[in-house]
Amino acid sequence: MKSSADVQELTGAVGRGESSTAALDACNVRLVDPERVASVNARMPAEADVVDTADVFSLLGDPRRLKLLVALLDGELCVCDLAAVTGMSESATSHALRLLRAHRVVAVRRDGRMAYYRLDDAHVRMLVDLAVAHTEHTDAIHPERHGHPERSDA
Amino acid sequence: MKSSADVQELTGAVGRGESSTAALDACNVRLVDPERVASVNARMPAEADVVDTADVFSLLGDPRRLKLLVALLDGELCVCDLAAVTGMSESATSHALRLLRAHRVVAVRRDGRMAYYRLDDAHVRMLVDLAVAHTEHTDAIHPERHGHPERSDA
DNA sequence: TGCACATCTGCAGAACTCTTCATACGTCAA
DNA sequence: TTGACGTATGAAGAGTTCTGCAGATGTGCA
Repeated sequence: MKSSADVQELTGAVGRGESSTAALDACNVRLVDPERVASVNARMPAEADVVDTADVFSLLGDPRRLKLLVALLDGELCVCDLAAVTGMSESATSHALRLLRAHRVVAVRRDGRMAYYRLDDAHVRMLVDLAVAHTEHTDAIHPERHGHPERSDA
Repeated sequence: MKSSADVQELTGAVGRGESSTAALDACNVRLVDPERVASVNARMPAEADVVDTADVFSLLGDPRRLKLLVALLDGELCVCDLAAVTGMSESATSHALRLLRAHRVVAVRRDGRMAYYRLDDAHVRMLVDLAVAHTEHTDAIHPERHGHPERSDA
């Protein structure tokens, strides 16, 4: 996720509608289906929004962070319990939570020296919920998959 | 996404239900709320599934790939048109598509020397659709956000 | 057959991410 | 006040990812 800092420079040029088709016509790239390209471009969200969205997905793209978020689906937990659930060190847990906090995906409640984290982003909650549901659904269809990562990957 | 190759070693130890609470009790980590931890652990998908899910999110976590997928929401496009839409070089586009293809997120149809790609994963399509919808929804509420990345990040 | 074209791939450099170690901070109990 | 504890942070190193370049592959046309 290098994106956060780059948003500004990317944002300026490509607005939602204006300049999108014009820029393409002027470009030296040959197009096979210019009409489709233009219509796709019209539908394409602004660069900054794509980057923001990718940021969110990227946050969910780490197994540890994802476990953290799954753990938080049911309610708040303190750092050490989160570390126990995910199997991470407390330092790594804290770093991960810091990132999630920076993106307002989780929020903290402090009680004495404890810090209780909770999921604080409805969209992310929905995505995690969906993902877990999809996992269970897939398991129901392909229960043999457990422990048999069949991906070829290349 | 280093995860794919690591699945096997991670999978062996942590099954879905069995051994999850037992392992925790034996662990030297102190728990604040062992009951919650146990129940969260019971609900936690198997490690391999978490990794698979994170892989998918990770695929969506790159702005370029995400644009590629948004472009494919409406139907198939050839590589050069995809490159034009996303503003990537054709080489980078091909690399990205290769990755997506390896994870069966997109599929190819070859016609002569052209390669037409299409979105081939219903779950991913839903996620991308949701993300775009959410983007537009957020835009409607916070139109001022354009070009003003307000994240503090730390 | 030979050339142009669309795409693919291996490689290497640059950039980024994640973890650990060490340490700092704020809170609580004695 | 002191020491223990839970958490937070900075720095550094290992590992991973992404891009462009150069060249390879396969197809179509003259």
